[in-house]
Amino acid sequence: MDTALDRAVRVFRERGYHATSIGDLTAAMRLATGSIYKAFRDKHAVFLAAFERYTALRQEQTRSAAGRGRNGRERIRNVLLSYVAQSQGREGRRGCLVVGSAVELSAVDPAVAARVGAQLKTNEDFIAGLIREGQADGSIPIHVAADDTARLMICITQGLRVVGKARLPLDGDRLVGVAMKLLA
Amino acid sequence: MDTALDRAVRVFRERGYHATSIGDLTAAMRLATGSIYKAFRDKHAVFLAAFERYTALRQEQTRSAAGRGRNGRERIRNVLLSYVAQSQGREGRRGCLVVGSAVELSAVDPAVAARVGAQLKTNEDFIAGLIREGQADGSIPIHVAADDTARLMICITQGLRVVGKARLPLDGDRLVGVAMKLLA
DNA sequence: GATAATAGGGAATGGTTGTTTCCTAATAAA
DNA sequence: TTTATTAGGAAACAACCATTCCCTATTATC
Repeated sequence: MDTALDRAVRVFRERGYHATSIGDLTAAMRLATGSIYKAFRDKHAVFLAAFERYTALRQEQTRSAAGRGRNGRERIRNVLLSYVAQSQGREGRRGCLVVGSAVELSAVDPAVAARVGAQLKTNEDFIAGLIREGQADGSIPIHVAADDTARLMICITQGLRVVGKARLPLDGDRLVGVAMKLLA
Repeated sequence: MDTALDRAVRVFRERGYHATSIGDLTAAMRLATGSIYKAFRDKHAVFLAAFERYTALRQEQTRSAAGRGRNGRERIRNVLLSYVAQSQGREGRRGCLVVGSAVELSAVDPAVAARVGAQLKTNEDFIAGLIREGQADGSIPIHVAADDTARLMICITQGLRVVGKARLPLDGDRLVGVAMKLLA
Protein backbone atom coordinates (compact mmCIF):
# COMPACT_ATOMS: atom_id res chain seq x y z
CA MET A 1 0.00 0.00 0.00
CA ASP A 2 2.85 2.38 0.83
CA THR A 3 4.44 1.66 -2.53
CA ALA A 4 1.12 2.51 -4.20
CA LEU A 5 1.09 5.78 -2.28
CA ASP A 6 4.61 6.51 -3.47
CA ARG A 7 3.37 6.18 -7.01
CA ALA A 8 0.48 8.51 -6.24
CA VAL A 9 2.95 11.04 -4.86
CA ARG A 10 4.81 10.96 -8.13
CA VAL A 11 1.72 11.65 -10.27
CA PHE A 12 0.47 14.43 -8.01
CA ARG A 13 3.92 16.04 -8.06
CA GLU A 14 4.09 15.94 -11.83
CA ARG A 15 0.56 16.99 -12.71
CA GLY A 16 -0.86 18.58 -9.61
CA TYR A 17 -4.21 17.78 -8.04
CA HIS A 18 -6.82 18.87 -10.57
CA ALA A 19 -5.00 17.55 -13.62
CA THR A 20 -4.68 14.12 -12.05
CA SER A 21 -7.73 11.98 -12.78
CA ILE A 22 -8.75 8.81 -11.01
CA GLY A 23 -7.77 7.08 -14.25
CA ASP A 24 -4.26 8.49 -13.90
CA LEU A 25 -4.17 7.24 -10.33
CA THR A 26 -5.33 3.72 -11.19
CA ALA A 27 -2.63 3.53 -13.87
CA ALA A 28 0.09 4.91 -11.62
CA MET A 29 -0.86 3.06 -8.44
CA ARG A 30 -1.67 -0.14 -10.35
CA LEU A 31 -4.95 -0.38 -8.51
CA ALA A 32 -8.44 -0.59 -9.95
CA THR A 33 -10.95 2.17 -9.37
CA GLY A 34 -12.89 0.23 -6.77
CA SER A 35 -9.74 -0.68 -4.88
CA ILE A 36 -8.74 2.94 -4.52
CA TYR A 37 -12.16 3.85 -3.18
CA LYS A 38 -11.98 0.92 -0.77
CA ALA A 39 -8.72 2.21 0.63
CA PHE A 40 -9.57 5.93 0.58
CA ARG A 41 -12.76 7.88 0.99
CA ASP A 42 -12.21 9.90 -2.20
CA LYS A 43 -9.59 11.51 -4.40
CA HIS A 44 -9.01 14.22 -1.85
CA ALA A 45 -8.15 11.64 0.80
CA VAL A 46 -5.64 10.01 -1.56
CA PHE A 47 -4.03 13.40 -2.04
CA LEU A 48 -3.83 14.11 1.68
CA ALA A 49 -2.24 10.72 2.31
CA ALA A 50 0.21 11.32 -0.52
CA PHE A 51 1.01 14.75 0.86
CA GLU A 52 1.78 13.36 4.29
CA ARG A 53 3.94 10.61 2.91
CA TYR A 54 5.84 13.12 0.79
CA THR A 55 6.54 15.53 3.63
CA ALA A 56 7.65 12.71 5.93
CA LEU A 57 10.11 11.50 3.31
CA ARG A 58 11.42 14.96 2.52
CA GLN A 59 11.80 15.87 6.16
CA GLU A 60 13.93 12.79 6.64
CA GLN A 61 16.14 13.76 3.70
CA THR A 62 16.59 17.29 5.01
CA ARG A 63 17.50 16.14 8.53
CA SER A 64 19.95 13.70 7.10
CA ALA A 65 21.58 16.42 4.98
CA ALA A 66 21.85 18.59 8.08
CA GLY A 67 23.36 15.70 9.99
CA ARG A 68 26.31 15.60 7.62
CA GLY A 69 27.58 18.99 8.87
CA ARG A 70 30.00 19.47 11.74
CA ASN A 71 28.57 22.76 13.02
CA GLY A 72 25.52 24.95 12.56
CA ARG A 73 26.90 26.80 9.57
CA GLU A 74 27.87 23.64 7.71
CA ARG A 75 24.56 22.01 8.51
CA ILE A 76 22.71 24.91 6.92
CA ARG A 77 24.99 24.86 3.89
CA ASN A 78 24.23 21.17 3.43
CA VAL A 79 20.50 21.72 3.77
CA LEU A 80 20.59 24.43 1.11
CA LEU A 81 22.75 22.32 -1.19
CA SER A 82 20.33 19.44 -0.79
CA TYR A 83 17.44 21.72 -1.75
CA VAL A 84 19.23 22.89 -4.87
CA ALA A 85 19.96 19.30 -5.83
CA GLN A 86 16.30 18.34 -5.30
CA SER A 87 15.16 21.29 -7.41
CA GLN A 88 17.27 20.39 -10.40
CA GLY A 89 17.05 18.02 -13.34
CA ARG A 90 14.37 15.38 -13.57
CA GLU A 91 13.64 15.50 -9.84
CA GLY A 92 13.27 19.26 -10.05
CA ARG A 93 10.90 19.04 -12.99
CA ARG A 94 8.85 16.57 -11.02
CA GLY A 95 8.28 19.35 -8.53
CA CYS A 96 7.55 19.69 -4.85
CA LEU A 97 4.19 18.68 -3.43
CA VAL A 98 4.32 21.37 -0.76
CA VAL A 99 4.92 24.15 -3.29
CA GLY A 100 2.37 22.67 -5.67
CA SER A 101 -0.26 22.38 -2.95
CA ALA A 102 0.42 25.87 -1.68
CA VAL A 103 -0.02 27.36 -5.14
CA GLU A 104 -2.85 25.22 -6.49
CA LEU A 105 -4.97 24.45 -3.44
CA SER A 106 -4.19 26.34 -0.28
CA ALA A 107 -6.42 29.26 -1.30
CA VAL A 108 -9.52 27.08 -1.67
CA ASP A 109 -8.83 24.01 0.44
CA PRO A 110 -8.53 24.58 4.19
CA ALA A 111 -7.33 21.04 4.92
CA VAL A 112 -4.46 21.42 2.48
CA ALA A 113 -3.76 25.00 3.58
CA ALA A 114 -3.36 23.87 7.18
CA ARG A 115 -0.90 21.14 6.24
CA VAL A 116 1.09 23.40 3.95
CA GLY A 117 1.32 26.07 6.62
CA ALA A 118 2.37 23.55 9.24
CA GLN A 119 5.04 22.11 6.98
CA LEU A 120 6.50 25.52 6.19
CA LYS A 121 6.51 26.40 9.86
CA THR A 122 8.27 23.15 10.73
CA ASN A 123 10.96 23.77 8.12
CA GLU A 124 11.39 27.35 9.24
CA ASP A 125 11.75 26.32 12.88
CA PHE A 126 14.27 23.70 11.89
CA ILE A 127 16.44 26.23 10.07
CA ALA A 128 16.10 28.77 12.87
CA GLY A 129 17.25 26.04 15.24
CA LEU A 130 20.30 25.35 13.10
CA ILE A 131 21.15 29.05 13.09
CA ARG A 132 20.99 29.14 16.88
CA GLU A 133 23.14 26.02 17.01
CA GLY A 134 25.67 27.79 14.85
CA GLN A 135 25.59 30.81 17.13
CA ALA A 136 26.19 28.54 20.11
CA ASP A 137 29.11 26.72 18.49
CA GLY A 138 30.63 29.95 17.19
CA SER A 139 30.22 29.26 13.46
CA ILE A 140 27.53 31.94 13.00
CA PRO A 141 27.75 35.52 14.39
CA ILE A 142 25.36 36.30 17.22
CA HIS A 143 24.03 39.43 15.54
CA VAL A 144 22.31 37.31 12.85
CA ALA A 145 18.52 37.53 13.29
CA ALA A 146 17.64 33.83 13.47
CA ASP A 147 13.89 34.03 12.79
CA ASP A 148 14.01 36.55 9.96
CA THR A 149 16.92 34.80 8.30
CA ALA A 150 15.16 31.45 8.60
CA ARG A 151 12.03 32.84 6.99
CA LEU A 152 14.02 34.29 4.13
CA MET A 153 15.76 30.96 3.67
CA ILE A 154 12.37 29.26 3.45
CA CYS A 155 11.54 31.70 0.66
CA ILE A 156 14.76 30.71 -1.06
CA THR A 157 14.05 27.00 -0.82
CA GLN A 158 10.48 27.37 -2.05
CA GLY A 159 11.65 29.67 -4.82
CA LEU A 160 14.25 27.13 -5.85
CA ARG A 161 11.49 24.60 -6.47
CA VAL A 162 9.59 27.08 -8.62
CA VAL A 163 12.65 28.00 -10.65
CA GLY A 164 13.68 24.35 -10.94
CA LYS A 165 10.26 23.42 -12.27
CA ALA A 166 10.72 26.12 -14.89
CA ARG A 167 13.87 24.31 -16.01
CA LEU A 168 16.34 27.09 -15.24
CA PRO A 169 19.73 25.53 -14.54
CA LEU A 170 20.92 25.93 -10.94
CA ASP A 171 24.54 25.86 -9.84
CA GLY A 172 24.46 24.64 -6.25
CA ASP A 173 27.89 25.76 -5.13
CA ARG A 174 27.58 29.25 -6.54
CA LEU A 175 24.00 29.82 -5.43
CA VAL A 176 24.57 28.52 -1.93
CA GLY A 177 27.86 30.41 -1.79
CA VAL A 178 25.94 33.63 -2.27
CA ALA A 179 23.14 32.60 0.09
CA MET A 180 25.61 31.92 2.90
CA LYS A 181 26.24 35.67 3.05
CA LEU A 182 22.96 35.81 4.94
CA LEU A 183 24.81 34.21 7.86
CA ALA A 184 27.55 36.86 7.89
CA MET B 1 -12.06 43.51 -23.93
CA ASP B 2 -9.00 44.36 -21.85
CA THR B 3 -11.16 44.79 -18.79
CA ALA B 4 -12.61 41.33 -19.45
CA LEU B 5 -9.07 39.97 -19.67
CA ASP B 6 -8.22 41.59 -16.34
CA ARG B 7 -11.08 39.70 -14.79
CA ALA B 8 -9.82 36.48 -16.37
CA VAL B 9 -6.39 37.16 -14.88
CA ARG B 10 -7.95 37.39 -11.47
CA VAL B 11 -9.74 34.03 -11.71
CA PHE B 12 -6.72 32.23 -13.10
CA ARG B 13 -4.55 33.65 -10.33
CA GLU B 14 -6.96 32.53 -7.66
CA ARG B 15 -7.85 29.09 -8.93
CA GLY B 16 -5.18 28.15 -11.45
CA TYR B 17 -5.78 26.82 -14.94
CA HIS B 18 -7.41 23.43 -14.46
CA ALA B 19 -9.71 24.46 -11.63
CA THR B 20 -11.07 27.35 -13.69
CA SER B 21 -13.99 26.24 -15.82
CA ILE B 22 -15.45 28.06 -18.78
CA GLY B 23 -18.39 28.72 -16.52
CA ASP B 24 -16.10 30.47 -14.06
CA LEU B 25 -14.71 32.53 -16.92
CA THR B 26 -18.12 33.56 -18.24
CA ALA B 27 -19.11 34.66 -14.75
CA ALA B 28 -15.89 36.55 -14.13
CA MET B 29 -15.50 38.11 -17.56
CA ARG B 30 -19.24 38.85 -17.86
CA LEU B 31 -19.23 37.28 -21.30
CA ALA B 32 -21.35 34.41 -22.56
CA THR B 33 -19.79 31.14 -23.62
CA GLY B 34 -20.13 31.89 -27.31
CA SER B 35 -18.60 35.32 -26.92
CA ILE B 36 -15.49 33.92 -25.30
CA TYR B 37 -15.06 31.38 -28.07
CA LYS B 38 -15.57 34.12 -30.64
CA ALA B 39 -12.77 36.16 -29.10
CA PHE B 40 -10.39 33.27 -28.33
CA ARG B 41 -9.74 29.95 -29.98
CA ASP B 42 -10.14 28.01 -26.73
CA LYS B 43 -9.59 28.12 -22.99
CA HIS B 44 -5.86 27.76 -23.47
CA ALA B 45 -5.77 30.87 -25.64
CA VAL B 46 -7.64 32.83 -22.98
CA PHE B 47 -5.07 31.73 -20.45
CA LEU B 48 -2.14 32.73 -22.66
CA ALA B 49 -3.66 36.15 -23.25
CA ALA B 50 -4.28 36.56 -19.52
CA PHE B 51 -0.72 35.51 -18.79
CA GLU B 52 0.70 38.09 -21.15
CA ARG B 53 -1.48 40.82 -19.76
CA TYR B 54 -0.46 39.92 -16.22
CA THR B 55 3.26 39.91 -16.94
CA ALA B 56 3.06 43.22 -18.78
CA LEU B 57 1.30 44.80 -15.84
CA ARG B 58 3.63 43.34 -13.24
CA GLN B 59 6.70 44.33 -15.21
CA GLU B 60 5.46 47.89 -15.24
CA GLN B 61 4.97 47.84 -11.47
CA THR B 62 8.44 46.45 -10.86
CA ARG B 63 10.12 49.01 -13.12
CA SER B 64 8.22 51.76 -11.43
CA ALA B 65 9.31 50.53 -7.98
CA ALA B 66 12.91 50.45 -9.19
CA GLY B 67 12.52 53.96 -10.56
CA ARG B 68 11.83 55.28 -7.07
CA GLY B 69 15.42 54.56 -5.96
CA ARG B 70 18.34 56.95 -6.22
CA ASN B 71 21.05 54.38 -6.87
CA GLY B 72 21.40 50.69 -7.73
CA ARG B 73 21.22 49.52 -4.15
CA GLU B 74 18.09 51.51 -3.35
CA ARG B 75 16.43 50.42 -6.57
CA ILE B 76 16.93 46.77 -5.65
CA ARG B 77 15.65 47.38 -2.14
CA ASN B 78 12.51 48.95 -3.58
CA VAL B 79 11.99 46.07 -6.00
CA LEU B 80 12.25 43.55 -3.17
CA LEU B 81 9.96 45.59 -0.94
CA SER B 82 7.43 45.77 -3.75
CA TYR B 83 7.56 41.98 -4.13
CA VAL B 84 6.94 41.46 -0.43
CA ALA B 85 4.01 43.86 -0.56
CA GLN B 86 2.56 42.02 -3.57
CA SER B 87 2.97 38.67 -1.83
CA GLN B 88 1.06 39.70 1.25
CA GLY B 89 -2.54 39.96 2.34
CA ARG B 90 -5.36 39.60 -0.12
CA GLU B 91 -3.14 40.29 -3.11
CA GLY B 92 -0.71 37.65 -1.90
CA ARG B 93 -3.46 35.07 -1.45
CA ARG B 94 -4.59 35.82 -4.97
CA GLY B 95 -1.19 34.58 -6.11
CA CYS B 96 1.17 35.14 -8.98
CA LEU B 97 0.32 33.86 -12.45
CA VAL B 98 3.97 33.23 -13.27
CA VAL B 99 4.53 31.08 -10.20
CA GLY B 100 1.19 29.37 -10.70
CA SER B 101 1.91 28.62 -14.34
CA ALA B 102 5.42 27.39 -13.58
CA VAL B 103 4.14 24.97 -10.96
CA GLU B 104 0.91 23.81 -12.56
CA LEU B 105 1.65 23.84 -16.28
CA SER B 106 5.25 24.32 -17.33
CA ALA B 107 6.00 20.60 -17.04
CA VAL B 108 3.28 19.60 -19.50
CA ASP B 109 2.62 22.72 -21.57
CA PRO B 110 5.51 23.89 -23.79
CA ALA B 111 3.82 27.15 -24.74
CA VAL B 112 3.42 28.11 -21.10
CA ALA B 113 6.85 26.79 -20.17
CA ALA B 114 8.47 29.03 -22.78
CA ARG B 115 6.64 32.10 -21.51
CA VAL B 116 7.42 31.36 -17.88
CA GLY B 117 11.09 30.80 -18.68
CA ALA B 118 11.27 34.00 -20.69
CA GLN B 119 9.63 35.99 -17.91
CA LEU B 120 11.98 34.65 -15.25
CA LYS B 121 14.93 35.41 -17.49
CA THR B 122 13.71 38.95 -18.09
CA ASN B 123 13.31 39.57 -14.37
CA GLU B 124 16.69 38.07 -13.62
CA ASP B 125 18.39 40.21 -16.25
CA PHE B 126 16.66 43.27 -14.88
CA ILE B 127 17.96 42.62 -11.37
CA ALA B 128 21.45 41.79 -12.63
CA GLY B 129 21.38 45.09 -14.47
CA LEU B 130 20.43 46.94 -11.30
CA ILE B 131 23.30 45.27 -9.46
CA ARG B 132 25.75 46.42 -12.16
CA GLU B 133 24.26 49.90 -11.97
CA GLY B 134 24.91 49.86 -8.24
CA GLN B 135 28.47 48.76 -8.80
CA ALA B 136 28.93 51.59 -11.26
CA ASP B 137 27.49 54.23 -8.92
CA GLY B 138 29.40 52.86 -5.94
CA SER B 139 26.42 51.70 -3.87
CA ILE B 140 27.24 48.00 -4.33
CA PRO B 141 30.71 46.43 -3.92
CA ILE B 142 32.35 45.23 -7.13
CA HIS B 143 33.11 41.79 -5.73
CA VAL B 144 29.38 40.95 -5.71
CA ALA B 145 28.66 38.28 -8.35
CA ALA B 146 25.89 39.99 -10.31
CA ASP B 147 24.47 36.97 -12.16
CA ASP B 148 24.50 34.52 -9.26
CA THR B 149 23.07 37.09 -6.88
CA ALA B 150 20.36 37.98 -9.38
CA ARG B 151 19.36 34.35 -9.77
CA LEU B 152 19.19 33.90 -6.01
CA MET B 153 17.05 37.01 -5.75
CA ILE B 154 14.68 35.56 -8.33
CA CYS B 155 14.39 32.51 -6.10
CA ILE B 156 13.57 34.81 -3.20
CA THR B 157 10.87 36.67 -5.11
CA GLN B 158 9.26 33.48 -6.41
CA GLY B 159 9.50 31.94 -2.95
CA LEU B 160 7.83 35.00 -1.46
CA ARG B 161 4.79 34.36 -3.68
CA VAL B 162 4.61 30.75 -2.53
CA VAL B 163 4.91 31.66 1.13
CA GLY B 164 2.44 34.51 0.71
CA LYS B 165 -0.09 32.19 -0.87
CA ALA B 166 0.30 29.96 2.19
CA ARG B 167 -0.75 32.92 4.33
CA LEU B 168 2.46 33.24 6.33
CA PRO B 169 2.83 36.87 7.46
CA LEU B 170 5.75 38.70 5.87
CA ASP B 171 7.51 41.69 7.39
CA GLY B 172 8.89 43.62 4.44
CA ASP B 173 11.43 45.77 6.25
CA ARG B 174 12.93 42.93 8.24
CA LEU B 175 12.94 40.41 5.37
CA VAL B 176 14.42 42.83 2.88
CA GLY B 177 16.85 44.06 5.51
CA VAL B 178 18.26 40.55 5.76
CA ALA B 179 18.17 40.02 1.99
CA MET B 180 20.24 43.17 1.38
CA LYS B 181 23.16 41.35 2.97
CA LEU B 182 23.48 39.59 -0.37
CA LEU B 183 24.76 42.90 -1.75
CA ALA B 184 27.49 43.23 0.88
C1' DG C 1 -34.09 52.75 -45.65
C1' DA C 2 -32.74 48.06 -46.88
C1' DT C 3 -29.26 44.80 -46.54
C1' DA C 4 -24.84 42.68 -45.29
C1' DA C 5 -21.87 41.70 -41.74
C1' DT C 6 -20.73 41.01 -37.21
C1' DA C 7 -20.68 40.73 -32.06
C1' DG C 8 -22.81 38.58 -28.44
C1' DG C 9 -25.73 35.21 -26.05
C1' DG C 10 -27.51 30.62 -24.74
C1' DA C 11 -28.97 26.02 -25.54
C1' DA C 12 -27.34 21.51 -27.25
C1' DT C 13 -23.50 17.92 -27.44
C1' DG C 14 -20.03 14.59 -26.96
C1' DG C 15 -16.54 13.39 -23.96
C1' DT C 16 -14.54 13.02 -19.32
C1' DT C 17 -14.81 13.31 -14.44
C1' DG C 18 -15.38 11.44 -9.66
C1' DT C 19 -18.04 8.13 -7.47
C1' DT C 20 -20.96 3.94 -6.65
C1' DT C 21 -22.32 -0.65 -7.27
C1' DC C 22 -21.93 -5.19 -8.05
C1' DC C 23 -19.30 -9.16 -9.02
C1' DT C 24 -15.25 -12.38 -8.49
C1' DA C 25 -11.47 -14.54 -6.29
C1' DA C 26 -8.78 -15.24 -2.39
C1' DT C 27 -8.15 -15.72 2.50
C1' DA C 28 -9.45 -16.86 7.37
C1' DA C 29 -12.39 -19.21 10.64
C1' DA C 30 -15.21 -23.02 11.95
C1' DT D 1 -14.20 -28.95 3.78
C1' DT D 2 -17.36 -25.34 4.19
C1' DT D 3 -18.65 -20.89 5.34
C1' DA D 4 -17.70 -15.82 6.32
C1' DT D 5 -15.12 -12.15 5.29
C1' DT D 6 -12.48 -9.37 2.69
C1' DA D 7 -9.53 -7.34 -1.13
C1' DG D 8 -9.63 -6.24 -5.75
C1' DG D 9 -11.60 -5.27 -10.42
C1' DA D 10 -14.78 -3.64 -14.12
C1' DA D 11 -18.86 -1.76 -15.65
C1' DA D 12 -22.58 1.65 -14.76
C1' DC D 13 -23.98 6.46 -13.47
C1' DA D 14 -24.88 11.14 -12.80
C1' DA D 15 -22.61 15.55 -13.03
C1' DC D 16 -19.69 18.51 -15.25
C1' DC D 17 -16.40 19.82 -18.69
C1' DA D 18 -14.83 22.28 -23.04
C1' DT D 19 -16.61 23.15 -27.33
C1' DT D 20 -19.95 23.89 -31.20
C1' DC D 21 -24.03 25.59 -33.26
C1' DC D 22 -27.56 28.56 -34.06
C1' DC D 23 -30.20 32.47 -33.05
C1' DT D 24 -30.76 37.58 -32.09
C1' DA D 25 -29.60 42.28 -31.86
C1' DT D 26 -26.64 45.85 -33.42
C1' DT D 27 -23.65 48.21 -36.40
C1' DA D 28 -21.87 49.51 -40.94
C1' DT D 29 -22.60 49.80 -46.04
C1' DC D 30 -24.81 50.84 -50.10
